[in-house]
Amino acid sequence: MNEENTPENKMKKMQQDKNLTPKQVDILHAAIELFAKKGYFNTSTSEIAKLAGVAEGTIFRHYRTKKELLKAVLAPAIVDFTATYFVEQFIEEAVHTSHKNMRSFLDVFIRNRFAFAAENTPAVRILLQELAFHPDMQAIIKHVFKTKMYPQLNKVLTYFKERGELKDIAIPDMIRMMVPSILGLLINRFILQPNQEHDDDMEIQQTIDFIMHGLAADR
Amino acid sequence: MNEENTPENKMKKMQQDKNLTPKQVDILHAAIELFAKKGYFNTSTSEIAKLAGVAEGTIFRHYRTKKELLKAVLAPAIVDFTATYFVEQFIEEAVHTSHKNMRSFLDVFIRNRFAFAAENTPAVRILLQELAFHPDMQAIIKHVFKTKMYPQLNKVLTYFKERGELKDIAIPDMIRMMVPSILGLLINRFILQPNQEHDDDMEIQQTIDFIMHGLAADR
Amino acid sequence: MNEENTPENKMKKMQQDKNLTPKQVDILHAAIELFAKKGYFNTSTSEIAKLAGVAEGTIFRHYRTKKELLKAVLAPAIVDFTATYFVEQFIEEAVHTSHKNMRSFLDVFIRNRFAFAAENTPAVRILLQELAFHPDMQAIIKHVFKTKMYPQLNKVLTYFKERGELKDIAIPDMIRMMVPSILGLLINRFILQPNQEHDDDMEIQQTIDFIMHGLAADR
Amino acid sequence: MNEENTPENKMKKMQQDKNLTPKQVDILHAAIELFAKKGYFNTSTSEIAKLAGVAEGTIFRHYRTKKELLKAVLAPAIVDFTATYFVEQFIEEAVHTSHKNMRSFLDVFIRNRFAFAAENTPAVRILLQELAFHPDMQAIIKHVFKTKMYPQLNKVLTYFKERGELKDIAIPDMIRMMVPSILGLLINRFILQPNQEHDDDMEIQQTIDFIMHGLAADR
DNA sequence: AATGAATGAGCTTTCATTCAT
DNA sequence: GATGAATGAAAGCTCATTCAT
Repeated sequence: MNEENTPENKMKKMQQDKNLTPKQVDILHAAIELFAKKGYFNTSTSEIAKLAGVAEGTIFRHYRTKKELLKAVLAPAIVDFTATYFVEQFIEEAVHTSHKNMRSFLDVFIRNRFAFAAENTPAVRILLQELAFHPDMQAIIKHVFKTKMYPQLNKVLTYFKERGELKDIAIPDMIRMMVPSILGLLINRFILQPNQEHDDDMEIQQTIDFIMHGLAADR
Repeated sequence: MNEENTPENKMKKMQQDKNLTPKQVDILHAAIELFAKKGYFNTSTSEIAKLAGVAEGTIFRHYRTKKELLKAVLAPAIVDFTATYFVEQFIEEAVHTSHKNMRSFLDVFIRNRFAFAAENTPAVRILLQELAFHPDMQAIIKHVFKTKMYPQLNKVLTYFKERGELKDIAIPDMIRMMVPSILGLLINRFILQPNQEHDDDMEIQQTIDFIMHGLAADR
Repeated sequence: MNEENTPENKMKKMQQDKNLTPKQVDILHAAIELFAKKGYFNTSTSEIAKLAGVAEGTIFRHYRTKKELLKAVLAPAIVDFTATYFVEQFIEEAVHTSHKNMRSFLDVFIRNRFAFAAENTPAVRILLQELAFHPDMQAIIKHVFKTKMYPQLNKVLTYFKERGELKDIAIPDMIRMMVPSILGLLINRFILQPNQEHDDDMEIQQTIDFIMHGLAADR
Repeated sequence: MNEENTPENKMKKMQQDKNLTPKQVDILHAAIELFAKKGYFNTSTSEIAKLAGVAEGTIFRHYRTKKELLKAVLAPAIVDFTATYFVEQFIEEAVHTSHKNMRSFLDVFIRNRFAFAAENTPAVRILLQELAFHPDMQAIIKHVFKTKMYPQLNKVLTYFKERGELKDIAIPDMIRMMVPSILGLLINRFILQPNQEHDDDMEIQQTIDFIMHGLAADR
């Protein structure tokens, strides 16, 4: 009862649940599948139990509430989707390598997020769908974004801006432009039109071009 | 049972509910407010009835199911947000006016959608939140987009592309880039950070600039 | 949300629930019967519904929780068993009537409580059984006792003590002696041995004698 | 299945659980504490296990059901509270000692029960609370009272009645008066107002006086 | 048209008990 | 003997929907 209830602590709680029993893994798999397909509120715990092949009580032995199960499902997605540990490394390299530039950063960054979305499509789908209804999870994601991803993006964008590669726009405004473009790519590719054929390399290149130069023809 | 169940017909159904009684208006207002605040699944019909000041039974006299009430709430938003009747007019003017250009189109278009989002924020919020869980409404919105908005955008973009103002990219790809940028502006402005102060003119100009020229500095 | 949560207010809430629908009466009857026979925790809401001949949901339409149903069942017992409005009148009469004495008071008082217990045996049984487990109801009963019954007993006992009919013992101590004797009579008669034959008049007289003179033989 | 299910046999069962292992002692202690604080139905076996520092399964190794655990907890209280072995000895002494009288008996008797209640408050509390809901335990306690305590009280009261110290009232009626007075003292002291300061000697004397002479002033 | 009491299926959650290790 | 994961029946409660008034 004495623990602080900060987003920081909530995150720790989320992560420490390793050492999963086999049944727990089954439950998580079933929950991900059903939450992604039908949404959190449309999925009953009894359905999850049935699909996981466990008794309903077993779910509640591991996750005290249905909501906690949702958090367990989303925790990795939240952490991994917003917190990118590779950027640190990238910027260091960039400083010491003459041909590293903004394009090259975007290429690495987008392909990395693309790969993550490809591997975690169901979790990402749940995250996008449910975020609106769970203020506590909104708080967590905002926190993680602000403390993990924003500082890194800030460092990179500042670096390239100082080198004259980017317009003289405030960093937050730059991020406000970039993020929807990248998310738009991922959402279209994995959520809205997952079954349509995609030329992924082309779409990624297009997105990078768009972020760098927009749609206008060179005069 | 004889009616075809095409998106076309569904749309007609949605719209024909005009001639609303005062109680119906109260119900719709209450539903919009609560769906937007708490989400469809977290809102009970009894809450709606209480806020609307009617008996619970009255809701079901006008809308046979809760879902139908949702559709009644969203129908105008779907129609008006995706179907823009002004474009036709714009393109005609553009053809006969020498100084109409892509920037000018984007300015009119974005400001028009911006005004709509400002006036219909709750409905737009509901639309974004619930779309994921109601496949039939997804079908409707896809249909409306394809038949109403896409052809108009296509016409405009083709026009400016032929005039050499736009890069030589396929129209669908262009739309795939533009839409997230515009939606990003609106979502950030009205959904994610509605209470923060915004310099709307500046943000709109920035968005137009971004769509036209991206983030890269002029060399 | 704004109402104070004093025992006083809780009592008001309890009482104002008049104008009961027929189903509500059925529910209360069924609840009294089952709570008295098997105890609150051993009685399920579905059992109550079945015995009352209503759907389970109907119970919760009238009483938001099972606990509130318990309170509705006990409210009258609490109010009427502890708060005796006749005492006021008795003391007034006593002052103006030379032959009113302590015995006469006890006779009226005990017979009155006896009649109440006879008419409300199930509720009294529930009250005695459940009091231990519901601190909020303990608070209510303590409050009612202190504000309603104690002042009246105090007045009466002080009156007779001053007239030299009672020993020179502190009033609270007197009450501590009297109450178990009277409760003992009632509990034995209606709870412990309800089916055995009882000579009620004799037992009441014996109890009065005991309270007045104890068990010792006149020397 | 061949054993008779008499109260007699049940008592034997209750008592034979001696030679307790350390874990068993821990379980009993935990159960007493929790049953007393929250009641039998509000205490889960997992809580008991946690407080006792054992696994949940361990409880059921020693006590086949939760109810049996309750019986194991209450058995000593039932036996020791109702069966008083000292009376036998008292009456023998009394017969041969001229100054032993009813007051002196009450003094020894009440102080003895008082000491027991002081040392076993939690068990006594559980006994009072749960008795109502477990008919089989009621049967046991009635049996023990009738076979152990009643005969002894009967012997003592008859003795003093024959010596002219007590009124000419039937022994059962005498017991019906005395018991609530003594229980009232103990319940008030240890259950209802355990934290308030008490002048125990004074209260015991008052109770003895009350049982002997009641509340009326000497003429 | 409007009401709101009544419904009952379905929900999340609890918990005494079992059993493989 | 001891463990604790697993069970599944049953609990309290919610809520969209119906229908007599």
